[in-house]
Amino acid sequence: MGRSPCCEKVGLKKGPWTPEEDQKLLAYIEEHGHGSWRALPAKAGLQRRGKSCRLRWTNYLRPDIKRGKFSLQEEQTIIQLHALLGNRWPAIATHLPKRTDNEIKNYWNTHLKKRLTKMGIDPVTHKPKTDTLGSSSGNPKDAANLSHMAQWESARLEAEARLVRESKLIVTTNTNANANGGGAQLGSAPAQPHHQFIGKAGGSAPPPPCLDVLKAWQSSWSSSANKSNNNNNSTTNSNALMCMLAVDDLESPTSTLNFPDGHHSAGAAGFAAMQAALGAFGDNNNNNDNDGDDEDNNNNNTVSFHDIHSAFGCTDSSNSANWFLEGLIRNNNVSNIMDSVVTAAAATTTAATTPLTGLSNIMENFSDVFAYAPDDIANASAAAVGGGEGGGGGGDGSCAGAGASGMFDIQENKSYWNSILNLVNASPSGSPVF
DNA sequence: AAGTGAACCAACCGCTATTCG
DNA sequence: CCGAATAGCGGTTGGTTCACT
Repeated sequence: MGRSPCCEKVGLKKGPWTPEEDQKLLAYIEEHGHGSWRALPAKAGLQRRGKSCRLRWTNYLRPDIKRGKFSLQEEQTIIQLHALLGNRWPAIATHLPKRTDNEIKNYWNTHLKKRLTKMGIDPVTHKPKTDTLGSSSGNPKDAANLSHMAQWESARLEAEARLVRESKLIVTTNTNANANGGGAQLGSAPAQPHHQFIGKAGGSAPPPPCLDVLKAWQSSWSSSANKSNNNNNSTTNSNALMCMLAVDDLESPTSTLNFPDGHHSAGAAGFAAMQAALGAFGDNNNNNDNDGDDEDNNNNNTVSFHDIHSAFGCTDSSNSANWFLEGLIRNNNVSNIMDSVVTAAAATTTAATTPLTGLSNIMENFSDVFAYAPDDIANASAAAVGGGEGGGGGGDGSCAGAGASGMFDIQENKSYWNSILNLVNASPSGSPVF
């Protein structure tokens, strides 16, 4: 049995919208909200399909849409994110405030793709077609690195998009626009262009929606889609870990969050540890680590040291970031912290107006943990997204950020990105390249 | 001024995922 | 649990505008 005849095509208009139709749609939504798109056209007096109305609204009429020429910065962001994410326009759009996925997609197809092609860069792989540029000269390590970068950034963006949605649901007003790294992403037009989800309650600034963070994670990793993902490689685990990192400042070109107490990028380790304690990584494969040590011999559904270890790009067991992570897991301190986290989350579920009341204490606890080797972690994170300068200096530099032995070779990745961006920057719109 | 092709972009199509009764 | 309804997504189309001859 097919669907009911919901969309009689006879008598329904197609093609460009007229100003009168736009006005009708706008007026109806402003007064009633869109509710059911299916029922909307009749109620609004439009001879359109509901789907057409929805697209017109989401891609054109919505008040929080910026139209007009893309800036150079926006172009660079699109190119970078496309290299990481491919044609995942909604994910890319989360980093371009007020731009719709459709608009970005069109801009890519009609402008940026052609530019890259003319520059001799394959717009699909983002690599020089002649394999002569910079460090990406067919080195398999580049492909591996880029693949991992994509996994990390992909998961991070997905989580970020979820968090934005969650925040929209919970918080409806916020007159205290954050001045201290707090503040949620509010409504459909966040005042802050990028995420600022984590922080400790303090001062007069409103607390950020850490409960939202936790809820988003729980939602993500308990979803059927993730449970059913039985691929026998480390992708699942790496992505899961990256979602824990999603709220952290990865020093990516589009992310600007620092932990307010000064332990920059500390969230990465903190939330990896959180996830470790929760045992929710869904590590359903047995072959993550066959090197004979005890890193991943659990063969169950818990995250292993090896999982975190690998995701941070740390293979040198002597470096401090590794030591730090291993210590977290093996000393069981995190479990206690996580008990508090879960309890606090449950306790604040019904207290949407003060979501961080319980969690602020947890963040205090984490800040102690974060005191360890934050710069190594920052460096590893920076390497993971191939941008930024890798933390704020300091640290012992023995993790991936220093390019010593990590899965991510930061120098080569930076070379790769710089080569693309320099070409773009050096080619103004009117030049032959474009 | 007219013709032609390129460029642009809003809108549509078809499919998948998710929600809901 | 099932199936319909809905939402979301990526690819594509086609009408309009622009640039060139």
